[in-house]
Amino acid sequence: MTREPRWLDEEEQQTWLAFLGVTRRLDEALDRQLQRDAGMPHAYYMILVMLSAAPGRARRMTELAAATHSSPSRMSHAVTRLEAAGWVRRERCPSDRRGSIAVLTDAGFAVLAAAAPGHVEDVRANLFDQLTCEQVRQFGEICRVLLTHLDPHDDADPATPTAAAATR
Amino acid sequence: MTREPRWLDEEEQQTWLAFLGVTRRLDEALDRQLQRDAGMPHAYYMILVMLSAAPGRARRMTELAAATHSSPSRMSHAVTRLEAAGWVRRERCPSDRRGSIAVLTDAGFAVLAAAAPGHVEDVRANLFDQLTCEQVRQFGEICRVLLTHLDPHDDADPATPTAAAATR
DNA sequence: TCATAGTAGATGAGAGTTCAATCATCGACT
DNA sequence: AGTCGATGATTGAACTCTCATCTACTATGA
Repeated sequence: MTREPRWLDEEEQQTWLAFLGVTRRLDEALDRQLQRDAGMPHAYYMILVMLSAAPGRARRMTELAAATHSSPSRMSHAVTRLEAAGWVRRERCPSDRRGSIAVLTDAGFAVLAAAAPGHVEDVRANLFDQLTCEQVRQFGEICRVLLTHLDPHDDADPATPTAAAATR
Repeated sequence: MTREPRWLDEEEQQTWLAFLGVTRRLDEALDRQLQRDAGMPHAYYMILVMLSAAPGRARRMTELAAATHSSPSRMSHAVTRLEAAGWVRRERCPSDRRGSIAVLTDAGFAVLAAAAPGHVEDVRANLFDQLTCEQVRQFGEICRVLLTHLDPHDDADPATPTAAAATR
């Protein structure tokens, strides 16, 4: 019943700590940049990105939550905040009166357009520019393998509008 | 001055999104497991880990903040919470009266020992077990390269007590 | 038509993080 | 000793996230 756990060996531990360090620092860097240049955290920026890529720059709350992998509650709070900032507007859904639709405003699009170049630059500088072509390829493959296991339902289909234009 | 940003190409975008997906889901999984089994988030668990690996199971607040890469403020709030739970105790520093020392209590060590096996199992199941040996090696190398750039001061020296025993 | 189960979304409380003060002490210099 | 800038740590407010709860509506089925 209580058998000896498969502890990490020295090298695995080091890799694990390095990974934790990378993700934390990267998150911090992105949050700082976006907070400074766009006045919002990375998670909110991603909401605007997803909206900007959607037809009519509008999406149902549930869809939006799925696209950014956040809970309905979180999405609701987030959109409330984005609405207060004037970057998103809520509309009632005509086909299902329970539903509500988040629409990206012109102001929201503008703040996105203003912040995007700096954001991409940050992603490049901290990630892609540091790796060789071969490493970028390996890294992509590894992330896809891990994601498939962590979330079997997420197809990561490049054809979906959600996957497109994430950092554009 | 305002030159065209180096947008991510299709494959880079996909890799970037996959990476974001992996880190988010992994964080979620670890937080959920530790919240359930130990009643604390992953960040707090790491504080106990760092304390348990330190001589005398005790460390200065500033050191602790550096070891877990968190701000002094965050560490102070966290230790306040851990102290209320009875897992950590504060002592005044004899050599510098401004300082304060966090000490892991027996109860803290016990909760750590109880949660560790499940935690390691989670890390293995979601990360190492999903990759080939070759991929684990590549992944480790990539993380080290990125970490070196993101935080040049962090030596990631395996000999430091902080790096040892992170998941033990 | 009515009951009922399920779905979409909002809300409020509680926990964790950030940021900008604040306080006490140290170290160095006059 | 007395001043002054730097350092160690804490605090409170504002913000974000989670979780449980709640309301409104849809869909199904007698």
